[in-house]
Amino acid sequence: MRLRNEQDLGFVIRDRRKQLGMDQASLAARAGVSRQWIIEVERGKPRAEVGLILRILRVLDITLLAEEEPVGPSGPEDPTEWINIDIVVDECRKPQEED
Amino acid sequence: MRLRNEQDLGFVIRDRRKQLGMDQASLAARAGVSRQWIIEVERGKPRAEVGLILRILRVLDITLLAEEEPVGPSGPEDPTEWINIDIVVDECRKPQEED
DNA sequence: TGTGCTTGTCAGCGTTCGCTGACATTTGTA
DNA sequence: TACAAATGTCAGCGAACGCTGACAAGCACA
Repeated sequence: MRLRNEQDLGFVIRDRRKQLGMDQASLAARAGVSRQWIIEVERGKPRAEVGLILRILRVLDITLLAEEEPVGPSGPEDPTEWINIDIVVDECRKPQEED
Repeated sequence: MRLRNEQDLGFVIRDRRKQLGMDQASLAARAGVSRQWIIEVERGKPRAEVGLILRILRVLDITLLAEEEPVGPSGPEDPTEWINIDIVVDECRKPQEED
């Protein structure tokens, strides 16, 4: 499922939890968080810690995938306004890691 | 790419940012966060707000997918210890939504 | 060499986090 | 009906958040 916002995330977590037959308390205990936190996250809390979110997803055996959409002129937001072509070219020039 | 922890997330963000030829400042401005925050997240900050993370991913045109692994006896962690079969059965019984 | 850009680091500040503990509500069951 | 379990709500607390602003290190280029 595609996660566009915090509500989607909360729905997936709640749905999966029920699918596995767990209640909030046992999920909280297993992930090392409070039940209160589970409640808020399932509701789509926007300021939840990403680390705890990842922990929950691991407990629920949910794999998170990041799909980088192809760079091109047909993006969802017009990139021509903010892409710096000089830096892009510069990045493509060097074949090895720079970090 | 598979996101297992906050470091993976930070790497994806940094990598994608460079791929698009953006510097930290412009990415921060575009996502409405501070450059300081970008620095910390790219480093794998575990307690970053999930809402801001999602905002960054949208700006970078990265799609987040949640893959629910099949429920079964061959999970990464043995579910027999914590799955309540009664609740699972109960969930499967009712065909419609209960939320 | 000097200039400009990018990145990283530091301290201070107001806000909000996540946890605890208790209680109310809802639901299923004896 | 009564009881238990699951869920939701509230207040209080210490800790960490994310932001601002400034400065230093690194790098590329003229």
